[in-house]
Amino acid sequence: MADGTETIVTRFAPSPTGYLHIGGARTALFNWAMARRHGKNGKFLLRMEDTDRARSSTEAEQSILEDLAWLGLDWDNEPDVPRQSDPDRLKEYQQKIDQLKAADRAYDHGDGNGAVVFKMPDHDIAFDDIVRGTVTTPAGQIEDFVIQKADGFPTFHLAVVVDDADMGVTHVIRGTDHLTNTSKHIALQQALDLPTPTYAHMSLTVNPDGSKLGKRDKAKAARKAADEWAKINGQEKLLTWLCDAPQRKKQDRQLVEAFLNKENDDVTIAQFVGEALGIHLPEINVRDFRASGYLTDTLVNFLGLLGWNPGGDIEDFGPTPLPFLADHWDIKRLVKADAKFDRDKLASFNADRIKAMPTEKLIDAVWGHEYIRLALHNRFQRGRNDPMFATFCATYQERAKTLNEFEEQGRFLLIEDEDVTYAFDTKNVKKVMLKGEPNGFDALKELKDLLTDLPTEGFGTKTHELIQKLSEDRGTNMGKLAQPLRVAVSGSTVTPPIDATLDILGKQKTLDRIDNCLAQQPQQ
RNA sequence: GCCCCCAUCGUCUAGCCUGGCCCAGGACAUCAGCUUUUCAUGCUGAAGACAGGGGUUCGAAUCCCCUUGGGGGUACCA
Repeated sequence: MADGTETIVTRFAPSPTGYLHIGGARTALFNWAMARRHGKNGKFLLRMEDTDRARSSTEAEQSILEDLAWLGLDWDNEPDVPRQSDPDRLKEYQQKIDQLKAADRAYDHGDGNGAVVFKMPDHDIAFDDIVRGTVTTPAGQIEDFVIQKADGFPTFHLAVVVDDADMGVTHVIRGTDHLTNTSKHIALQQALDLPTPTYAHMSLTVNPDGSKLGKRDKAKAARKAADEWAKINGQEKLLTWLCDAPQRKKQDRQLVEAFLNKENDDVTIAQFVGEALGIHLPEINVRDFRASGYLTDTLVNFLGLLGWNPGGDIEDFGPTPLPFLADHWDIKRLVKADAKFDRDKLASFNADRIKAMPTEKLIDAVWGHEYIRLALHNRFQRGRNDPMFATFCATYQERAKTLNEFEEQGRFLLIEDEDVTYAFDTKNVKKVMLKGEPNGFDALKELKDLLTDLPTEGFGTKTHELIQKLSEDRGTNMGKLAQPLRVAVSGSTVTPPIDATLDILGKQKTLDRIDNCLAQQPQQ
């Protein structure tokens, strides 16, 4: 076994048919860790399994590479990641197929369409799996299988076996969905006289309901939201609301209808419906998690705990999760049972990491985050170094679970004054503004004059001090004044502390919003 | 249908290989209390699991068998 001198070669071999799936990211991570654990003696290789010509694309290839890099993984065959569709590779596969046929281990498919079938041997096939122990497949259990398709391309089985041997792969860590395939692959290796790597079939990652974690979930979530909307507002209005609302980008009505009728699971339509209905679609691809504002380190740490753990009660991989994983990696600690993907825990991990971030790093992360960049850059015109932006970041650092939540929770600080809407008909706002003697509007009117006299510099802090003093003098709760002010600037009763809030907003905007609010006072 | 795999709190898991230190530990979620001008944060506490049944043993979450439940495979996809 690993004595520190033995060479370890692992690989991650995605088929470039779409974005990097979160489960694929986990597979890549573990293979990476296995190699890095062995330092100079370990190699982690990448390979594109693009034998399915119809579904593969170079765009997908590129995006997978990008996402792996985003995760912080590095591979040792950069920049020449091999493709199975490479002509040289194809030649190599052809040679092996011919060899098999010559040895009477493969034969032409009965349909006479050019496909070639591998003849399974008549003996049992057994191998020692690191996770499962000895796995035995009795002779006759697995049928002969195709190794070359009618289009001349090899199937995945043939290509994998040849490539793993050529690349010198010593350890294959993959999901249990490949367990049966491994028996096929070993049969192929034996027929071709190629070495058999060490296999470790790890558990799968599934949805909370136990179903497969896939893109269908986005469609499911979108349809569920549509159903709920229809229940409240009427089924017949749904399509009109989705497709004919002027403020939204257009989407073909028939496509949407087909989608809602479960005729397809189109991700673009799902996204469209989700946006129109104001819901988050579940994240499935690494790209989704990035877009939602999850941190690289969060994902690495969380993925590293899905079906593996360093032992004991350790869950926090520390400030540098990747090196931690490489240091602590032990392939024998792979868990057998499937793991459900718990988004709440992931969010909590992300919140912890955001809280632990040094201010400068956080400011960069928020400022640069694609999804919210526009809103931020419009608002803080003095740029990334705007002191008010620093205050903004610090304020939401302990509130936001994702980078996106900086914008979601702090939206009222980013929008124009006239876009603030006042929810006077909701319980909390009604209570603050309309109930009591004096009521919130009276308090606001009084505050307005006092705030007008305050200096612009340090406005929020000064306001806070003023409210504090006033409340003390009157022996009242600070909320009596602070709450109406919250409503005036945000439209709701929930904001960060009043000093930070008003510091970010500034004196002028605060006064303007107070005016707007007063102007909208409902008639009793 | 056939083949294979898995099974500890709602969830991720530690413990299982090398039975006793486990009337089962941690984390997320939940609930309660404290902190608090709102919301959060923070702190403290509570509730919560060895799927069921048989063995083996002085002793089983840990070993064996059966049942049940869940998952994977059974493609000219990977």
